[in-house]
Amino acid sequence: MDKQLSYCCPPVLHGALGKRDAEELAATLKALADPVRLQLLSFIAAQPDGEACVCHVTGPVGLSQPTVSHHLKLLHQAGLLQREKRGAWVYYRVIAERLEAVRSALATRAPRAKSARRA
Amino acid sequence: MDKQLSYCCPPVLHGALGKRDAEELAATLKALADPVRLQLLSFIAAQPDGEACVCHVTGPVGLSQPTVSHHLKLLHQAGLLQREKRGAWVYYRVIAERLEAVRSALATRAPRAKSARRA
DNA sequence: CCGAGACATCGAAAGCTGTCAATATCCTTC
DNA sequence: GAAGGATATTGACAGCTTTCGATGTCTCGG
Repeated sequence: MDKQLSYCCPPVLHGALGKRDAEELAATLKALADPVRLQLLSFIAAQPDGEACVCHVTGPVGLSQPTVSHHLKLLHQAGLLQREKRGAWVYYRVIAERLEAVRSALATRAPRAKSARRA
Repeated sequence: MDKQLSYCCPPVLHGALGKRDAEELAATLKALADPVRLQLLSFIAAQPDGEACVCHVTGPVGLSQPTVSHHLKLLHQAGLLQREKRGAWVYYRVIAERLEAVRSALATRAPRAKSARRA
């Protein structure tokens, strides 16, 4: 399940995707494709320190602690959240490179002969 | 369900996402989060003309015609595929702007400077 | 060592999803 | 207009997801 952090799959629109690649990208997208998990991601990323512990996010999403824990686990397994235990608390942090990898995989073929605006 | 083509939601990582926005982005991501649908998208986009009819894609994905039709419908409803009927055939084409909108929504604290094309 | 708090796991219920065969609908051709 | 082919819809079924309450595990403070 854990491949390279900054790699996900070949871009979707640069040629027919193989079954294996499609499954892998779909797995990551599936982790993202839930409103609660999107809220969790954005909430964590919006914190001043870019991190949050479970007790901190349970309130905002309005779900039970086991349910939030479950969603965080899925995001962690998808490589989108970093998990760090500090004492009795567990802090989660968004792994930006992973999200960037997903974005790259969804990149549209260069629309025109424009300048690539990559840095 | 059908909002503007080139808009999807506020970016995930630019602040805590509202419930409504999260649900909307999740709905689009859910359409993408399936290996068969990713293959369909990439296959269609990889065609010389950038389009394909149903009979053309049924073989490559190896599923029954109704199943493929079902997936294409979901992608169409999510605004990711354009549907055009020509005679007895139906041609699908990837809506690149929509995919770009999803990418923007997943942007990591990216440089804004994009024009909001909303009225 | 004990109690309390934070988080994870388990087990179960309700709902959603992907798939197919059968069937309906629409278009072309004869 | 009848036949045949291309898509869409329907109905059904298996499997997965989301959610919760109950419970387990770990850590800190005393």
